[in-house]
Amino acid sequence: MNYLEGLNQPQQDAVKHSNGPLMIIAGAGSGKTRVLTYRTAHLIEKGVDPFQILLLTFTNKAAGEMRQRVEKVIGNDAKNLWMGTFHSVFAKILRFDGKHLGYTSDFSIYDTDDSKSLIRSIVKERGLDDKIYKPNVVYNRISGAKNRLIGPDEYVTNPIIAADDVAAKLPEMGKIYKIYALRCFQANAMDFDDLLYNTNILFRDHPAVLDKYQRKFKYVMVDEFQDTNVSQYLIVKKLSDISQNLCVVGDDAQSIYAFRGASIDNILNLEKDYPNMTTIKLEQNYRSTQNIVEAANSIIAKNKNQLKKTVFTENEEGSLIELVKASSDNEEGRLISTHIFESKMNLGLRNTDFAILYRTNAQSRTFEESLRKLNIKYRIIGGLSFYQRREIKDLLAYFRYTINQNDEEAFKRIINLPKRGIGDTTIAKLTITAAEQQIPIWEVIANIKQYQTGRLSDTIEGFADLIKSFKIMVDSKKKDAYEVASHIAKSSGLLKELHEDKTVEGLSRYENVQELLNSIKQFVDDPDTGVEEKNLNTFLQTVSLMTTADQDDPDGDNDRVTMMTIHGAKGLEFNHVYVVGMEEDLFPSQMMLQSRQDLEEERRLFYVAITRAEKKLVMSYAETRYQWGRLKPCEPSRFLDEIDPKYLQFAKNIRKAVEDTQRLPQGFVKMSNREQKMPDFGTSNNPTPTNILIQRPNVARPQVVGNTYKPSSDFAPSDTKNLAEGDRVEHLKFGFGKVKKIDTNGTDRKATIQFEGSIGEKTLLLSFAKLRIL
DNA sequence: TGTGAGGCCGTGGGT
DNA sequence: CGGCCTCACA
Repeated sequence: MNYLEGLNQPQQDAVKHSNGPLMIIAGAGSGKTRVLTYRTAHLIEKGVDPFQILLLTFTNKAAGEMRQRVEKVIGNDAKNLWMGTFHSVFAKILRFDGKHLGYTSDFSIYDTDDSKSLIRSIVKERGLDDKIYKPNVVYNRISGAKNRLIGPDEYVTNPIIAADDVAAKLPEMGKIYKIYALRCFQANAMDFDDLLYNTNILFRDHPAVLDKYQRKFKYVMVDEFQDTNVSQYLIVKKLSDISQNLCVVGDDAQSIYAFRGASIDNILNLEKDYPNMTTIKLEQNYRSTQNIVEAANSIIAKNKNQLKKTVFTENEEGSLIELVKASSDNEEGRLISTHIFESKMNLGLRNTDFAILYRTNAQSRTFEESLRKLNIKYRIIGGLSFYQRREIKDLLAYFRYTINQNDEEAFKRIINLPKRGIGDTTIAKLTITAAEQQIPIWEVIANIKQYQTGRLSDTIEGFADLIKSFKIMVDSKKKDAYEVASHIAKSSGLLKELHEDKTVEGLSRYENVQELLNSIKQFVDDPDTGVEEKNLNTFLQTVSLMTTADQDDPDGDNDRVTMMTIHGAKGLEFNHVYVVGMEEDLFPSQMMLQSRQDLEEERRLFYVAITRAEKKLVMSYAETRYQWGRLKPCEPSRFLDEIDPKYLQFAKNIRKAVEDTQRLPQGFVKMSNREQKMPDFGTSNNPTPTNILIQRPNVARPQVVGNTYKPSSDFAPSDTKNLAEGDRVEHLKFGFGKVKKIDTNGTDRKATIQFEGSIGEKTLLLSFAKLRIL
């Protein structure tokens, strides 16, 4: 039990507690993952069979990290733990027992895009206006209902919901929900919410099944419990009903996902459901300086809806929180980038020590530009994940359709891809025939000659034969997942089509598909994924629930400043943290306040942002900001007033001083105007940096070539007339380079550019290239 | 079938 | 403004 050493008393209590309900309230930076890991190890050491322990997380990443850490402590036994995300664990259970609800074990999983696409079809088919019945809105309402365990039948009969829908001017919602649920069922598909909803239904209607799992899982643990929704909570509650060995870990102060259905009441009211519950509070913060911890406390203290706790630290006092005022969003970018540059110089830090956190993704642009100008490498977390990319979804749709021909969304994606001349009209005809004959569309396609003759029937037969041949390949089990997948990628024509596309986008699409195939190879070769049979079906099952990109940078250079939304930063920590855009209506977000009237969740979000910082916290705001083309005046965020001013100071280390004191929030001091001296470079302590400021000539606004890519203020299709061999250029993604060769080929004009660094040579079609001539 | 002009919309995000 | 989508037109 040597791992108990180095744990503080509450941490030890939590690790040693093994029977009965337990709630661990873990403040930011209090070592909650450690406690969870050791508690698991402790249970196993006391003789609990790893097969009887269920450990639930929210993200694949968290699950992966947890598994690694548990493995380190207890070794091979960790493989036998049931550990994973809510969705993956219950998808597994539904593959075993979904037959009780009418699903086969190879049901498809619809991701958000599939769901919205299905909703769009339904709205159109019913002749409704998709400007009113926006797929996004409809999806969120259906999702909200499922998360509260309201099925379609209850939804249509509940007068309160009906009234609410009428008030929202969406009277047809109930009908859409009903059809949506039916279509998913007919497609043998579940959306993300169904994985939880159906598990609840399964446990409710089939007591024998519930009993089986209640006996199996003697110990249930939930990480990030503050983010569970009602549906998830009811599952864990049912599972631990007999054993009562439910252990949840969370921090109500970091509950920031109410907008997508998480219920903070789950953690606030847990004691009502479990009167015998032990509550342990982890209040010592090991991450941040005193100033940061106390400033964070002073913010969260304003919230009424919370559990009482006092987070403290024994770390050094640290420096004050710096406040940067900028005159515009562009200047904010420059000031922050300069601050990073100078901190790097003065403190000898690496790029990875810094993070810029913002409220909305749209704010990243000015920081990108200013960091690039200082030659500081950055990476942006967020945006489209790997598995959401078109080309990846296309290939996965082929896999899905090969395995499940009822998968309507997969069918829609691939029927005319690559182009076969099967358009909307043909699909409509097929659908009508299928409805008339009361058979699935696949039956019509597979036997098309019985129903239809003519030119198109040959094409359709060709498609059907293609799928049939894939199916035979999968069913024969002679080839592994990688061989089948490469075969499908090739014979479907997808790979060929991408290979012929020589634009930058085309190249990267081709590379992405190759990367997907590589990951399938890895899946096949990896001996310990815990998957028994490595076929296409099992790969698809794992991959359907993998949605985050988490890929390292392709060029292997991982020393980068991290930029992301505050939501994305939960669970991470950085030496220096910049919380930018501290303006009223932006943070706290105006929409959040209008639609949810929930200032407290915004405040918790601010708490999360502050507590990411280990040593230094800098906040900035701009007095004006470009928004949708207009320059908008901004007020400093009310959150700045809420921090005790004794923790704040104006930034000293930035070269451009702030002058105006007029609109300073109360209690702020005016900062001095002194110019920061640049360090003396070239001494032994301070070697000349290679990446010092780049002087850039003024460039005339580039000519617009077509509107495929509209020009932004700085990057645009280059002036194809003026670009010449030998020119120095800057590319939005690849950075700086030199034009080696220019080819004109019909209307296409291509430039081969040698880029600096490890990027190498790229040939770009100039009408798509995001280039600037230097 | 592909292109380009014009319209619309704009929060947060894992599964 | 910028990204995405649609629709008209070649």
